[in-house]
Amino acid sequence: MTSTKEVEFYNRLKLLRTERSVSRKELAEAVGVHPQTIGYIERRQYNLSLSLAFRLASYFGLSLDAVFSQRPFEPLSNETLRAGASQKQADPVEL
Amino acid sequence: MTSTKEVEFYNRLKLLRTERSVSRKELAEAVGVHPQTIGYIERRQYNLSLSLAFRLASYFGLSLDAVFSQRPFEPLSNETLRAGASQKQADPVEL
DNA sequence: GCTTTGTGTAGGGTATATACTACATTTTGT
DNA sequence: ACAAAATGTAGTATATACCCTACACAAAGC
Repeated sequence: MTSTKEVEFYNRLKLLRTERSVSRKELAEAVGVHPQTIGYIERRQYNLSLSLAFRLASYFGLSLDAVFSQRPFEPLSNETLRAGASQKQADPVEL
Repeated sequence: MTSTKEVEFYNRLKLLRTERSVSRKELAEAVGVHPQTIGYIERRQYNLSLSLAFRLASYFGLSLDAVFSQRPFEPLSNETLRAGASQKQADPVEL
């Protein structure tokens, strides 16, 4: 069974960082990885571990699904400013 | 920066499989991994990749957060049968 | 009883997530 | 314009996700 059925996915890391003015270095330290690792994730969309995904989402106080998605994200403004947009806040878990 | 700040998390795989009467072998084939890998995930809660997490969630037609969580899951009955429980169905993405 | 199917455990192999260093380039602040 | 900070790229190294085989045990069906 050598079928490598990988799946592409997208993330909002860069957007979230920009929005909150947090550098890769800061984010990396907060979640306990190397700054380059954040860069890789943002640029190459590489296949990070679920544990790291959780730490990243938690850092921003968001659910996994709010940060990672199999389909490209719409601009945030589209979603947040739309009437009745569902709030997807996760319980803030301390790292 | 050798800090390995791993995070524990839980999943509903075994429950979901049991509920839908799907064996590890079936699930494994559907998401393109070795059956043992499913076993490892269910038992040892080991740190699978986000890509695999997506494939597993998609298989069950659920969001990531419906299948994986940093805090232990309540029994499903508690949540589904509660009044006004928010539906967390994800868009079914074909694998 | 036997056989099948699901599961748990163990050991060895390969690919890749992540670490780390170093340097070039871009952006930001003064 | 200069300095500092933030990025991108490249290369090597290590840990571990995941593969695969094999065997033991339990439950279910014949």
